[in-house]
Amino acid sequence: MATDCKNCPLRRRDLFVEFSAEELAFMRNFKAGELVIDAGTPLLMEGSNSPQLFTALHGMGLRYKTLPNGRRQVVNLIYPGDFIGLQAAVMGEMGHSVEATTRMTLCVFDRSEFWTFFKSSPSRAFDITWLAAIEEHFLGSSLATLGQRTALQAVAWALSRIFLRGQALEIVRNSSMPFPYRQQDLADALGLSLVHTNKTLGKLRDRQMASWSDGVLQINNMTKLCEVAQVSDEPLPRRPIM
Amino acid sequence: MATDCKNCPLRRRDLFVEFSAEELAFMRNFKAGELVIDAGTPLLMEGSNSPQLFTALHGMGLRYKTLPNGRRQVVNLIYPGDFIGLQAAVMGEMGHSVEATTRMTLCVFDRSEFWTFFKSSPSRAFDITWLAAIEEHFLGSSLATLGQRTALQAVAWALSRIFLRGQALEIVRNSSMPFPYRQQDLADALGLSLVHTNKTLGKLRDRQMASWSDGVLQINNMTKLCEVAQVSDEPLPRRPIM
DNA sequence: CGTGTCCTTGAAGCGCATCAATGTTGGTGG
DNA sequence: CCACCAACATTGATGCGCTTCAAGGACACG
Repeated sequence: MATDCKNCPLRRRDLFVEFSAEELAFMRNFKAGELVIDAGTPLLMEGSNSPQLFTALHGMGLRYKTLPNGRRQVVNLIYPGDFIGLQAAVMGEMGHSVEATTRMTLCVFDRSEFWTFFKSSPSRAFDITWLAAIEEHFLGSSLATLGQRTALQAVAWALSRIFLRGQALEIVRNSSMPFPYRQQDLADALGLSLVHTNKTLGKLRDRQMASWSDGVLQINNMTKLCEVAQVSDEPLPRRPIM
Repeated sequence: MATDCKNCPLRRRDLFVEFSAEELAFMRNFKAGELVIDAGTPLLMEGSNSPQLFTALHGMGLRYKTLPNGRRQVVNLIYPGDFIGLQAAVMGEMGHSVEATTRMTLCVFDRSEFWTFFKSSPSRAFDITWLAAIEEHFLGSSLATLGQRTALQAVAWALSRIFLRGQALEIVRNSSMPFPYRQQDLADALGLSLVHTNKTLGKLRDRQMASWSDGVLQINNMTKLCEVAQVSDEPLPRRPIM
């Protein structure tokens, strides 16, 4: 039933570096199965010590933290190809929760074998570190957004980052891509209120830069959007798949 | 002149896990030299492709990003024992700049040998990944602070995190520790204005929780501080030294 | 046809930024 | 030794960007 790594639909996308034959064999052996979860299902909980690791194959989700007072911070979005559970794998405890936004299918790995990555496949171990470094880079940029950008700049920044990822994943058609989140999710990611996020999205729509409704994000003027966001629009670096 | 890893002053501190004899030998071989830089000196620049990696031995510094409009986001602080340059090592480019706040002495490694970590010492490779995961965890918490905490909560959060690190580093005496930064640095870390940061520090001082002046941070009531910050006060996990 | 979820819009108020000025300290050169 | 200046901390006043409160509309679902 499960997809053979050899036929993994992700491998063909622009965003990802291709597997070597060696790596393919290694991962095939490492893969424990596949999991399908419905929209809204929690996958990992903050503080949990999951015995499993995942990589997203289809669907989208999000990572978030909850404060004692109930406020939620969305840490980032999960797209196909993302590796899930690194913190549990190395530290034994997740620093955030993970939840499916759409129905998702996930590739499942056994955490107990994680160490064999490092022992028997240095190149795969390096790839994991590479992913961790990219994530660190992204979180640093997010910090700069929450700390230093205005609401308009922040929303423009977020939409442009999302669209870049969409392009790399080749899910953009006619400058539109599926984007199945709620405005509340974006608000919680940017530290803004829902109301203000809504009004800010309206501004970007009025200015003919980007419009997002009914789960579809359309970018009309990427150049202007990135200009407002004070960010470059160069494509994302290729990343390994785990 | 350079400190022998065997006598590394960091190894004795609570915060760090001790080297195995093997690791000691390995790191000794890997270490290329020592570097001393004055306060205010830039060490790495955002976007640069540094041929060298470092770990801080003495002194403190900070990592920051600069936006095109000139605003600065401090990503985090650098304490003794911190590894510097991971992003350059794996991605070939730093996502932030690094600068010394006090005079610093750094352990220098050669980036070109980084790959041998993964090939010949799986446990050291794992440690690097562990550090990356901890960093990711911390940045997630920072994000939650900027996004979801008020100025008072944010400053309380920052001071409590700093003090926890100070305790683990064993530089706390009489509930005070050296903290040689400017208020502007803290403001830029929390996305607040200098003025408001100053006033907020005043509130915490008035409420007998924490006071910071003349480069010394004193915590009078850690429990209350953490309560305001909505964060736990449990000690930090031990971390490896690179 | 009621109920729940999400998006939208208006109105009021506060937390914070910004502006401005003064104080303090340490360094530097005449 | 003092005049001067630069860097940083402090404090008051003003105003705006945002949050919060509130209400209504659109759509899906049982």
